[in-house]
Amino acid sequence: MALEVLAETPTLKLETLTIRMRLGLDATCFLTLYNKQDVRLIGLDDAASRLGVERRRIYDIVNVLESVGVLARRAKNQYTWKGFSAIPAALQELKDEGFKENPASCDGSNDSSKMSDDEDEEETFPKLDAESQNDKENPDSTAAAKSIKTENRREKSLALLTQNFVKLFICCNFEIITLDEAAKLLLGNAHKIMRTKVRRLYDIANVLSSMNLIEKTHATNTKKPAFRWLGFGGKTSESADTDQNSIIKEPKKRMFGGDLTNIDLKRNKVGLFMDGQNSKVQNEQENISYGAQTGKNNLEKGAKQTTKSYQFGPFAPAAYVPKVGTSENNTVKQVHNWDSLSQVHRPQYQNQVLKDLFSHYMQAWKSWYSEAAGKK
DNA sequence: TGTTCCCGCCAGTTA
DNA sequence: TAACTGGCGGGAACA
Repeated sequence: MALEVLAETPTLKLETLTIRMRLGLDATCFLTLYNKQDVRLIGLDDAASRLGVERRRIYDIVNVLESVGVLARRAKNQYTWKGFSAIPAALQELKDEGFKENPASCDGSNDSSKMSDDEDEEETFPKLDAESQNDKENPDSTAAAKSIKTENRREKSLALLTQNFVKLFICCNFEIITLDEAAKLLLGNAHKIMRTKVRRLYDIANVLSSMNLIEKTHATNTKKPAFRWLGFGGKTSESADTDQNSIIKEPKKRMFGGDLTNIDLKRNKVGLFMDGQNSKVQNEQENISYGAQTGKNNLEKGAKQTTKSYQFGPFAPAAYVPKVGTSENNTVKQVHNWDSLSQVHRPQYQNQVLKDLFSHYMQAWKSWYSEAAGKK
């Protein structure tokens, strides 16, 4: 399970647990929650309430997961969990489908920049936005128009966009692609469509990232943000995990301090963090911040924290890293300090999965720390 | 100024 | 007809 995976990686910094992209985090939590042997059916309401997220966001996640075979729609409001083991078959299916649609395939194995600015470039897959074309057909027929509208809607769906995005990697051998390149290839160059679809591609990429199917990187030439295909059981540059569970990845962070999931800062509805207690310990630790500072008055401040003020999780600052040669007594004391620190700074997640993640992580870190200190 | 993506409106679909 | 579904784009946060 993902919790154990996290527990086995105590060197993971706390910020990776607390600062990240919301949708990616939601997807991670979703996968963590349901990636269990006894899970067969998933209710959307259940998922939304257990994750403490809006139903709307669950739709985004399940659409992407369904596209790569992890879920299958069973009925209204209900999905069947197929699990990560279904991914290879789904990818193979997409690959076959891709080659069937476009037998000539395409070659993205080279530098993706070669097509980045070419306005006349033909799209690799048929444009998803068929509206303009379809609108010209049978304008008088209501039934036809309705069916065309339905078809348009389907064609614009997040699920189909996900599949075509994945096809760019598995059929076209793109190793790295920027989202605007992907949008151009999939949707053509119309500016308005591009803008909208790139937003959707961000959503998709966040979910795929959280599954470790892709990872965020930079285009080699332009240094623009891009995504690299890792594939099923793919390895990030940082991780060598082979366990299937490791496919649940900590999404990369969006770098602003206060935007924690389920935590009410500006936009969110749920209230949060700490109540200003234990000010003594806090004063000692005032240079350690992850998201919010103590007290109601500081909430806004916390919300406005920048990546500059957001420096460390509670694990990093040198002042609190034990010096080599520290006595065992001190070590125990340190662990206790960490313990109290973790209590003081413990984020007040509404989301049960996050609470569990945090607890497991803290537990793992403490035992790792004791063990490591004991060896010295 | 560009990038990233949260958020929720609202139209289409389904039961 | 109510509830579900999800496309879409405004705009905030950040680089």
